Amino acid sequence: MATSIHISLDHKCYLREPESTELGKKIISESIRLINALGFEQFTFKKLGAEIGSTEASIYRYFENKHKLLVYLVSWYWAWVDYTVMFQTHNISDPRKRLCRALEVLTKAGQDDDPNIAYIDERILYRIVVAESSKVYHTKEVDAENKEGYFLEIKRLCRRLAQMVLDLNPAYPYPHALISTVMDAAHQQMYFAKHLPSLTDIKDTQHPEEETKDFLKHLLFSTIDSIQYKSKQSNHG
Amino acid sequence: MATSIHISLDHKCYLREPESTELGKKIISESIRLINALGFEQFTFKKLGAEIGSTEASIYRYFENKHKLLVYLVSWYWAWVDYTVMFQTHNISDPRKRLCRALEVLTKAGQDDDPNIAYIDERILYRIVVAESSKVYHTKEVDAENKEGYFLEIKRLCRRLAQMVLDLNPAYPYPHALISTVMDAAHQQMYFAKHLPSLTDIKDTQHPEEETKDFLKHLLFSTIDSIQYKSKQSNHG
DNA sequence: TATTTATAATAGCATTACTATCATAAAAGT
DNA sequence: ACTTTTATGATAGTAATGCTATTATAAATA
Repeated sequence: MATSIHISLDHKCYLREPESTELGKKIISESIRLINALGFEQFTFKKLGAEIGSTEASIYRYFENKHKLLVYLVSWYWAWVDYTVMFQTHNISDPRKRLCRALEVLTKAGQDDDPNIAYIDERILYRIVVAESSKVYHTKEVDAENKEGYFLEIKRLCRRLAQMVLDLNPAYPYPHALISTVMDAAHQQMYFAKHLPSLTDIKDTQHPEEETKDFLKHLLFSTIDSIQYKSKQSNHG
Repeated sequence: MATSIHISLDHKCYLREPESTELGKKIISESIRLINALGFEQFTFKKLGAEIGSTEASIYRYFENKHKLLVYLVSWYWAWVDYTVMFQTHNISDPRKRLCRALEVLTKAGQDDDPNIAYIDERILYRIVVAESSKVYHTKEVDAENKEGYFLEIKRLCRRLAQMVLDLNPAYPYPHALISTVMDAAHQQMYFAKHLPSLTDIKDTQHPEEETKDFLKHLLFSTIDSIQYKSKQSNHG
């Protein structure tokens, strides 16, 4: 991850490409800081404008509204995680080790201390994704936005990881469901550890990501392994 | 569930108890319909007032804002599921069968066709919870609201189910994390089946709850069973 | 040099998210 | 029967939000 890479999105949730101008990059970098500080509900384009010494109207030329900006940030995050997973796993031939490595990337995405893109702080972005990302698809516009391709990045990562599950056990019948559950839980458990500790066993001390990884690693491999190859039925129930 | 029961909350997210008056009950029943129809973002107290032939100001006497109304609805839902789980499992002595039954209640909560409370449509409420419930704790006020007891109902259910996990295998180290993951996934997978099918293997045809139940049953029991009693370490890694 | 493009500055407007006041009808207390 | 409280409705008002439109100007490009 030392050399400069470029993360590009598969869709256009923006009006003008933020990467192409100074103001656009400032919008991205400061919105990450401001959404993290205020929470998405309290965040407005007016406040963002004030923060970057620009105006509401100027920001509206880049994004139709704050929801589409959040779609951009979350999509960028998933594209970045997908790239990192691909990079970190492509030369691991053992399917079990490969999936294990991928899970490590997923759970440690908030620990990244080697930023690629000068104007994107991945560690703060990670916190936004943990706290706010479910809001990008929990809206009445989800079907229309899905058609526009707004969720292609997370789908691509899900497909990649589901394939890793099948590489390990081609008989497992729910690879996408299992992966989306794990992807979600990786964030959810970190959030619970911090804010709703009764809903988890992960402690918000020292290395919660490590504990979350252990929890999910066991869950993931137990689930995959307990389906017999060439048998689609489990022995439970 | 035939005889009339009463679901009461462990906290006060309301200003005036909605159950105590006609207007209060209308606020609850119509808000369920309206949030389902418009989505939470487009839902306002003004629109609700118009719908029930009352005014914004009158509704504000019951709830400080629409967020607290959502907290009420979601808390009511979890209290109701908790009651149903308790009722449906309390005379099952086999821990495996008991947990299995509990999981069935969790995944079939949207199928309930025997409403207890005249003014609450549990089937529509279920759809609201699936689509909007994550918004109740993904806010900047989560810690303050947690202190006020706003999440006691979901915590109680999580504790109850986690205990069932331990009854089955006292050596399993992450019972709460496992249960909160499954509770979340039960809703998430149903939502994905309908709106983001690439993120799941559950098909939105005929009986998606049944498929979700099968997926989660296998995941849950594989995970619990693969920890050896008196051994805290898994053999994966 | 002409022209396009990007931004800033300002204004404006409908809606949202409330709060406050007052009148009135119903319910409860004495 | 009579006060008094309580619940609702009606109306008004305010600050903030979520935009859109217009114009001026500076910078980049043709």
